Amino acid sequence: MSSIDPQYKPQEVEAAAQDYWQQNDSFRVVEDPDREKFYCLSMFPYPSGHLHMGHVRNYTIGDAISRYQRMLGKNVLQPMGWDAFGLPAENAAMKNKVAPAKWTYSNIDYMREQLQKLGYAYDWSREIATCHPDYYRWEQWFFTRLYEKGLVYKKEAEVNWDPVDQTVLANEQVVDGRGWRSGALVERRSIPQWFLKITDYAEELLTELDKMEGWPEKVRTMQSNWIGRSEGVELDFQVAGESDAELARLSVYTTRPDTLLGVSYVAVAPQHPLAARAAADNSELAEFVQQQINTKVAEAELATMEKLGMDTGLKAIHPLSGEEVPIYVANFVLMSYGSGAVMAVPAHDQRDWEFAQKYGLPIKQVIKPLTDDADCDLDQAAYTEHGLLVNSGEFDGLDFDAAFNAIAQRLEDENKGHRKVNYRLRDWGVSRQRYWGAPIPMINCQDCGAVPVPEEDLPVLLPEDVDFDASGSPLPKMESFVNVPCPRCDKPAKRETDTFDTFMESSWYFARYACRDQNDKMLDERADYWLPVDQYVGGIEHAILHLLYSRFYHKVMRDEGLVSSNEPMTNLLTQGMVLKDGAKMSKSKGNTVDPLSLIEQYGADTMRMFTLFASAPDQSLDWSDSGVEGMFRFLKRLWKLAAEHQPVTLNSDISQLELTAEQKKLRLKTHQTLDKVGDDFGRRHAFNTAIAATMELVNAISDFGKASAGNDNDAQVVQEALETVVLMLAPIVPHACHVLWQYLGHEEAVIDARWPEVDKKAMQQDSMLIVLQVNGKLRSKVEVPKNIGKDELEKLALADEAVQKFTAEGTIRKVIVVPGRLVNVVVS
RNA sequence: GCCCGGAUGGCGAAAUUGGUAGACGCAAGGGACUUAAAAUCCCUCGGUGGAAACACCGUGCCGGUUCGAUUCCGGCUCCGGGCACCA
Repeated sequence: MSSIDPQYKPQEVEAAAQDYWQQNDSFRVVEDPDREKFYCLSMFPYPSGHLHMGHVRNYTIGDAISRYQRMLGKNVLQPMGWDAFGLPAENAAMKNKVAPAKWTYSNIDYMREQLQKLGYAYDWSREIATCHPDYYRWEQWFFTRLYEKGLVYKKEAEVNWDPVDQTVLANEQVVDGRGWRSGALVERRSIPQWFLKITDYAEELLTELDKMEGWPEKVRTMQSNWIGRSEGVELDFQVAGESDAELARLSVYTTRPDTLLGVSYVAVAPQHPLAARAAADNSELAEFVQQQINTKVAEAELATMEKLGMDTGLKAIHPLSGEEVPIYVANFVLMSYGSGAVMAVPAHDQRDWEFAQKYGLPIKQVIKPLTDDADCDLDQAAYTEHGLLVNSGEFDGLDFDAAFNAIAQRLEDENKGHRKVNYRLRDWGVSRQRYWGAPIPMINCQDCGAVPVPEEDLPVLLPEDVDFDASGSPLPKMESFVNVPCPRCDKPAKRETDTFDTFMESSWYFARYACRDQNDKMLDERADYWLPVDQYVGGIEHAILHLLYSRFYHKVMRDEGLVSSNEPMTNLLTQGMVLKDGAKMSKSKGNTVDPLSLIEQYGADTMRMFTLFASAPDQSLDWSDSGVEGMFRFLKRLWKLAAEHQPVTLNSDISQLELTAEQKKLRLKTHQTLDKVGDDFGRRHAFNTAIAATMELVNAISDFGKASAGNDNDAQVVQEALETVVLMLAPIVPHACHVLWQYLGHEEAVIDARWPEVDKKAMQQDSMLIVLQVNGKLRSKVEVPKNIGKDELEKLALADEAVQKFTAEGTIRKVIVVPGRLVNVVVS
């Protein structure tokens, strides 16, 4: 007789399961070309100090998918690591007087322990910390490769400058235009920085999106919009009376060349060279330009601020009409997009229209609607639809396409412009004026210019024993770090003191997990065994930047011969946020829940189950303490149900047994549930409904036990149902299932068990429920034989008493029969 | 401001391809067990009317398509994510 403590004690259960996994090295995985591989990856955490519920949710989803795929017999890799460079370590260093490295490594130790308590099936032998030189040395090496390839360049770019603390600020460190510590008004300052040419890959990054069916449509749409491909014309206005040839050619880009004859002014960004030229002898303009330059470097700020402009006094000569139009400086023109100048057509662009209204500039209609009844009142708003050209001389009467081509052709013939594909996507600036990051492996020599650090001198080690204060990165002050001989000419030179954007580390970690012990190269053939990632799981907030940079990096690694796939991740699951009382869980709101105290109270299994049950993975999740309580109750009930059942060996011919109607009903429920749960796990990742269905089955087992009169085969069908429940829950509550599986009589551990097969025979039914409607409203339900004919069904419906009540008064117009579902009688 | 989502009982949610709205769970109320409490078990549980049978209304708001709309289309409102130096 087998027995088990009828009381569910999660602490004992979880310790036993975790001991077993550790002793058997259950999650260690090796490459095996003979087995189908499955690489399941969750976004690695920033080691902030402790896990929050967002992590628990992310990693529970990933773990459930990994364990399910393993049950399908696949060779599953599920690694974990640390996105360990970043700003919070510097803030902690200032606050607590502890070096960022020390703080980070101790956080990692603590958080690793938390993850282990949650029972995630990670292969810890592959653990990565991006702040470790073994990791970032290859990133430095790769950067020098890209430099040689011409994918790296240096240019001036703006940063937020705190004039009091004398340091560069991140956008989040600028609050209401002021430095968060000093309170000083922040300035925009241009400094030389390194860029990666992601725009060289814009076209491929865009077109590949169409094929990425494993990614959510919304993420593909967001990336597509971010890349922002547009077709238009780049054309030049001449600046009247300007002698400097460079400045005299004012280049603009437009997607609406059909409106060219409607241009009534040209606007340039405050940073544009022409603005500086005009400001040189106009103090009022100089002040305006200076004012506009000093705002935070964030697009949202620029877009929401009041649209302001000022006439430069300069005139631009229209390339076709030869007319002179004023040149304005406008704060809404972005220097970083296109050429930093736009042509303005107030009649056909709403923003231009509003600007023209404000500054009394002419509004000249050159497009009329295709139909007369269309809404077009230029006194009220711009007319922005495509239409037919008017007031455009020889181009009058042309539609959008014809006008686009004719005007583009004319500009090309006269050498004043050309058709151009433009992208909203900008090159990736990777320089950060911060300490806690991977040093950029470049050396600046007065004679040789920027020289990459030679391979044999890599890695450029980040000094870890530093004092940190508010005055920014200590690197430029460290002479031993800065002063080096030039690798090319050996003369004294200066090392680059900027570090990499932390997105550099997170853009390739997925590949390094495959071969993190490889000390001779960045990646080896194991990367190609595991990549692409079969399932990536992480927050929706990474939909654009991290995921786009990773795709770019992967393609560059491919072109360097390091991997052979085109895309890094085949399937993507973007999990929703964790809320409490309707607000995002965050320290600042004070509504956080500590995972560790919940583990102590209920066990990891209860918490895992609740995070999966409370909502669908891609929806937001509202935390509820009493909901957690409910999951705990369910596990206790399941435990008791199993303990009260005396395990038997399952008859392999169970489908051949003579069963009572009740027994058949339980088998039907067992296999219906298995069928649904398999689909929920594998295709939909709908763990919430999978758990709900499993709960229904557990309720059915419980009801069966109460109703049973005691039959020889009772133990068989209950054994089958319980085994199915344990296997279905194993990916979600692995500890409890580990012990229950043993109790049910299995020698092999549930971690090595296979996903069970649905018994089609048990699913067979000879009748079905049909819904009867009148005018689309439910009036009755009937149980009918499975093979009933359409005509017969219709007859049955019309004869139904409840249906007749509603058809008697009117005339039957139509009867719609949906086989297997419903009959709808249309009456009027 | 721009791009992308979301909105369903008292609460979290489900309804997978246009076909039974509210599965599953929480909370609440009633009952059983108990000296009592906890735990457990049973019943009720969208709104209105009704003793009940049942009827009508109901998926953020306004309109449309359809035999039939939570689901599709058009127009809004509110909430959330991203906007390139938070990760």
